Amino acid sequence: MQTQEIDELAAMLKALAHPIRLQILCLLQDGEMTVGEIRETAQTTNANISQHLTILRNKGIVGFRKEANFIYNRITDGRVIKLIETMQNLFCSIKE
Amino acid sequence: MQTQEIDELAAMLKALAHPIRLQILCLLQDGEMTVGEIRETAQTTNANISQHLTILRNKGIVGFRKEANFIYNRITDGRVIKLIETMQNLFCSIKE
DNA sequence: CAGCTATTTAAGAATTAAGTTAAATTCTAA
DNA sequence: TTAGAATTTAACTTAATTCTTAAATAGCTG
Repeated sequence: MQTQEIDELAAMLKALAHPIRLQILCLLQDGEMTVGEIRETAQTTNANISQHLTILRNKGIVGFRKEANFIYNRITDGRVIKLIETMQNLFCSIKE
Repeated sequence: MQTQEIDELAAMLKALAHPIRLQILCLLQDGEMTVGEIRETAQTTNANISQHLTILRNKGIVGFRKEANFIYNRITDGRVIKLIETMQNLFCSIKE
């Protein structure tokens, strides 16, 4: 791995390395979800979820579409989906 | 993934999510290395490397053995080796 | 023992991250 | 156009990270 790749990968890992953001990504594995839906499972405020989503969006990991006054979020980087699947296989006893 | 697993995984990712620590782990993929050898490739001080190694050791990712006044470090968690290989395959053009 | 090398520890300053609260947007629908 | 819901933004506070420097430890070697 080259220095630049290491820097980029470390920056991406930093975006995943927070319980709420990791949970968001696990939820989005199966498809898109609104901020409110995410907030129901994560134990925090809408504003907090929104801020974490902003971090994931700025890294190009999550994208979104507007419909009515809902915003549907999804994982846009397929490599991140594969990475999360790998982590589940390696580190989790119950996969689903 | 359960909440506890997510917390643990996020904590582990946080340990990887730093350029110097990620580089250390890439170097240790191929075997053990002393602090000084690591410092030669990473652009920082011995003390800084040592502090980053402490973080990786406290997470159970890296272990070490003493020989003379050298300390040889190695990756002790095989799952972490697999995770790094996966990341290299997914995110790096040149694998080695 | 004395000096040297490798590594760790400690302490401090600077930066960055995180959560909370309130206000601001944006869109819908009456 | 007014009220309400969903989401974002801003401001602030607190906590955690990171790097630097210097001192301390541990072990070899003469």
